[in-house]
Amino acid sequence: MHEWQEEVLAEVRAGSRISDRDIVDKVRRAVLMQRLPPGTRLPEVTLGEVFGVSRSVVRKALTRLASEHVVDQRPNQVARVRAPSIEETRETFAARRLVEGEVAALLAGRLEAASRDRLAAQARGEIEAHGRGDEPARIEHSLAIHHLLAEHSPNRVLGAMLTDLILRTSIVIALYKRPNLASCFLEGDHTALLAALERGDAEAAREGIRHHLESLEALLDLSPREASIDLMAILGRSREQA
Amino acid sequence: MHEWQEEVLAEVRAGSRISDRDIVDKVRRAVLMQRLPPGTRLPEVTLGEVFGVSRSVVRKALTRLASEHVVDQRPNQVARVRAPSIEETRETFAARRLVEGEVAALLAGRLEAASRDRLAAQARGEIEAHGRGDEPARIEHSLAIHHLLAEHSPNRVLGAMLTDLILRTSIVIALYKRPNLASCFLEGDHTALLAALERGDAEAAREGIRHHLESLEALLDLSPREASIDLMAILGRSREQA
DNA sequence: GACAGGGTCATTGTATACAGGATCCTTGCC
DNA sequence: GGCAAGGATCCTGTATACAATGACCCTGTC
Repeated sequence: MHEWQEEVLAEVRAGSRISDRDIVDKVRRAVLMQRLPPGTRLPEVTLGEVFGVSRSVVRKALTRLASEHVVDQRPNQVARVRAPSIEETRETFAARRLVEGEVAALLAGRLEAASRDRLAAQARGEIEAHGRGDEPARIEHSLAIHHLLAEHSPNRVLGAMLTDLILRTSIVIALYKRPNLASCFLEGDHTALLAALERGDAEAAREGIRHHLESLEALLDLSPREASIDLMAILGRSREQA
Repeated sequence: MHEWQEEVLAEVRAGSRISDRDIVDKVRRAVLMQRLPPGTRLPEVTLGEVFGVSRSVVRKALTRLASEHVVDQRPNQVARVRAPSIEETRETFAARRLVEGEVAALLAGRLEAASRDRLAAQARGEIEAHGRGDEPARIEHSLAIHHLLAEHSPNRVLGAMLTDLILRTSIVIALYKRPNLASCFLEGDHTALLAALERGDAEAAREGIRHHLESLEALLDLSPREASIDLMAILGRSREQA
């Protein structure tokens, strides 16, 4: 995790105060961006040095990351970046289809003008970013759309659950994306979904979500493999470099 | 929280080793049993004395309880037992209907003989406990049934989400139960559900869950009140006694 | 009597020290 | 060469000390 460590050090020197929340955000983001591959060891002292805080703060951050399923924290063992199995990936997608479908159905016809405009803007942004081949920007826009859905969910409990599921699916998408695939862009899905929401068609919105997430899952390589991931998670020192 | 404190002290002296997990379990249970009413202050030192450990352990436990939505932990403020609002209660029930309904549907026709027998035994136990007026035992059996569903969910992700939702609904049931109501027993619901699971009727199982949870919610007193709960949560020292 | 100001106390935030456990490497044996 | 036992090292678990923030109370004023 050395390169990442250096980058963070630079950022940290710039901004001054660091709290556990900052650490959670930075690590989560790093995992999402695959700067910290699955299995990476995250010793408390090392993280503390990176962020310039002591173990107390790091511990709290790691506990929170564990409850977000980003990190694996086992008694008396070094925390590691989690590597969800193929099975768990499928289950996460299924759960997200259920929850996000319901959220979309609840949201149909209830969108305020301001929210609708922000959604539309993100959808346009995604298309543009895809057009100019800017994949990171496209991902940002795509995530923003789904996060907006979660945020505006009339049912806040479901909304919070959706936020968690969006994070988890993003991680496994990064993990299992077919290497030759440049992008997970599904042309028109988001636009169609927004249209359904706008005209208040709850079932179309639910189906739109279901279809979108099924297509996304189909883009992944979830064929059973030599259990390399699992072995790596168990014996895995090969991936890290500290 | 003094009486509870003394009881725990006794238990703790008996058993020897106490870890953060034990604290989480004991506090969770105390909240569920309404030994610790909503709004109760939970200072770290006090809890530490009760369990005979230092603040480090208590802090970890409180963080976990906060992520389980049992406790409210805000920066620089004493952790308090959470008091979910009426709105959140409704949303929690809706979320649970969605998730548990899906779990039941997935489980229909897939129950192993052993699991089915354990479920049936708990259902019988619930009816018996209700018959002899033993409400705590009845609750235990009822909870056990739903926890078994969560545990055996073919989709583990949904199963974990369901576990969380069962806890949260149990808390709000205890909170909002009509005072004159002796029991939240719904005769036949569990038996009918098990029958649907057994004969592999996924939609009947889903509907069984939906109906069961709607009836349960209807037993609660969720009429809007003088915001007493909210005020209590905000200004509330009246409830605690440490 | 209500309200603003300031001081005190209670409680959390953070860092650090020490103890215990896990891992890793080395050594000695087969 | 492979493998088990032992020790060194790394890392986490826990307790404690100090800093800092927020809550509470008391006082003085209008």
